[in-house]
Amino acid sequence: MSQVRVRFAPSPTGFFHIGSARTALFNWLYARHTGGTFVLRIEDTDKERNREEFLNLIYDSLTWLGLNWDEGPQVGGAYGPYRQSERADIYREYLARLTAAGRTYEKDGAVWFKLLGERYEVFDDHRKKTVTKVRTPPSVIDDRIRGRVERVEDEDFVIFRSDGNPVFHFVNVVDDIAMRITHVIRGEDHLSNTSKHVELFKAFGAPVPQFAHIPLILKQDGPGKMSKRDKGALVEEYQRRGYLPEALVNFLCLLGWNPGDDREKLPIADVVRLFDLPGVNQSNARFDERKLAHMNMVYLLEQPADQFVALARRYFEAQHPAAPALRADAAYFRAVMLLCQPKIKGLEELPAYTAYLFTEDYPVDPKVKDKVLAKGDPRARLRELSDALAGIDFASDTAIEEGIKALATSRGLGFGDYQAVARLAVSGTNVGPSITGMFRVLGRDRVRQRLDRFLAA
RNA sequence: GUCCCCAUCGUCUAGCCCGGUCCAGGACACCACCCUUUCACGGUGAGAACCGGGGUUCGAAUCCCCGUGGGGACGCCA
Repeated sequence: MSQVRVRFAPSPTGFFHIGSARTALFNWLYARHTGGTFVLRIEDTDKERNREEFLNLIYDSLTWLGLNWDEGPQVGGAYGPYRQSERADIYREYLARLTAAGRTYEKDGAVWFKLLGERYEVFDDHRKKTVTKVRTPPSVIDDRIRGRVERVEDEDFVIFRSDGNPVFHFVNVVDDIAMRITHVIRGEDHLSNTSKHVELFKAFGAPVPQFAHIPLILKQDGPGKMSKRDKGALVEEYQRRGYLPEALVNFLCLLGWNPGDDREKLPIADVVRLFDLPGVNQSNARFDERKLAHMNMVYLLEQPADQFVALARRYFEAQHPAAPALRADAAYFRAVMLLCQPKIKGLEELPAYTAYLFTEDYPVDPKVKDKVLAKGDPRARLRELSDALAGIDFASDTAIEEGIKALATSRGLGFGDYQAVARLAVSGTNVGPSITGMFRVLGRDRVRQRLDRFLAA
């Protein structure tokens, strides 16, 4: 087989969303699986709607996801330029070829592509007007995911607008020819465009690439496919919320594809090895943010310590630059983050989860307070604990645990009888990491100060 | 309206191509219990699906047809 060349061809007219990310991912996977080339091409022929910031967002998002391109903007390549706005000469040249072959005509100032066949008029119910149709044989699409699909393309269509700019169908096909694209992997919403494209390939006398139409991602709730405006649809949202790109990519891989067994969390190298077009599902998939969140937690849990601390710091710096955590001593920051790593489901929980570890001015949850103080004689226990702490070894969690247990036993109580009230006093809440770890990190003096201050209040 | 695609637990899916091993497996979510120092994690368990109808066949989740449902397209957007 000749070298595989695939392309991802986004248009910078809006935020980069999950559906685009998955299309890019599947193209990238196929290129990597086959040892082929992944081309990034920017389809910016609609001058009205293109915005430079969206272009940068495409680069940033792809890079963040780890989907590096072999040819395209920023990296170059033998078939550039890779922005359609810079390829006007090429389009004019291809148009001349079509015109020379008698396959175009002008109408209303636009250039139309002429289908071959007998013409007839018919009233179109949907568009409420009479249109000219052409009797043509069906275009056959040999889709690598869907099998053989036939579709009749029976109307001429515009390839150059009256403003002189080419339209999507034309530039898409011309660039696929010019860039030697062998496999067109794109969303199923393009399946009905494919007959237009096939007719154009044939009119150019160019080989028709293999098509692979991947299923669509449906919005989480309500009907229809996911669009940029839907909840959880934007890639940058997950980036902002501190999701790990590996987790998002892993999750996206599983939307419409699977390794053929029960594995869900799998390294991208394994996916690259196993991925193939016939293995892609044919039915649309609904996006489930909760499963994505779970996948993210799994990845977060197994981050090596150094890595996790670095991720946490970067998250704070990007999203909470004013957080007291960032002003803390680096070793202390590290100790706190590692204490909380096994407890959180996502980095975005970190600021709230660790807040009281970075300030003495933390709020006390009144509901928790009422609940905890209602049991036994909590104040007496805090007093006892504070006193006992003076003589307890703070070197390790187990040492602290032994100390508190010894105290509890001497009073005929359990560890829990001290834990709840101590947690309330030290953190202001009833949620958090292990109390012994919390004590160890805070240190004897700060813990005792907090206990005493709580008692005084 | 026309054309195209699709159809297994609430969700993502395995099984379907090469019919029997499936009273349908896994994961997320949910519920219960266990673990436990709170909250999580984890463990165990429960409930939960082959869209309907016709065929073909000794036998169909698996093959065929028709319905129905879902999705997409029908722009001088991409």
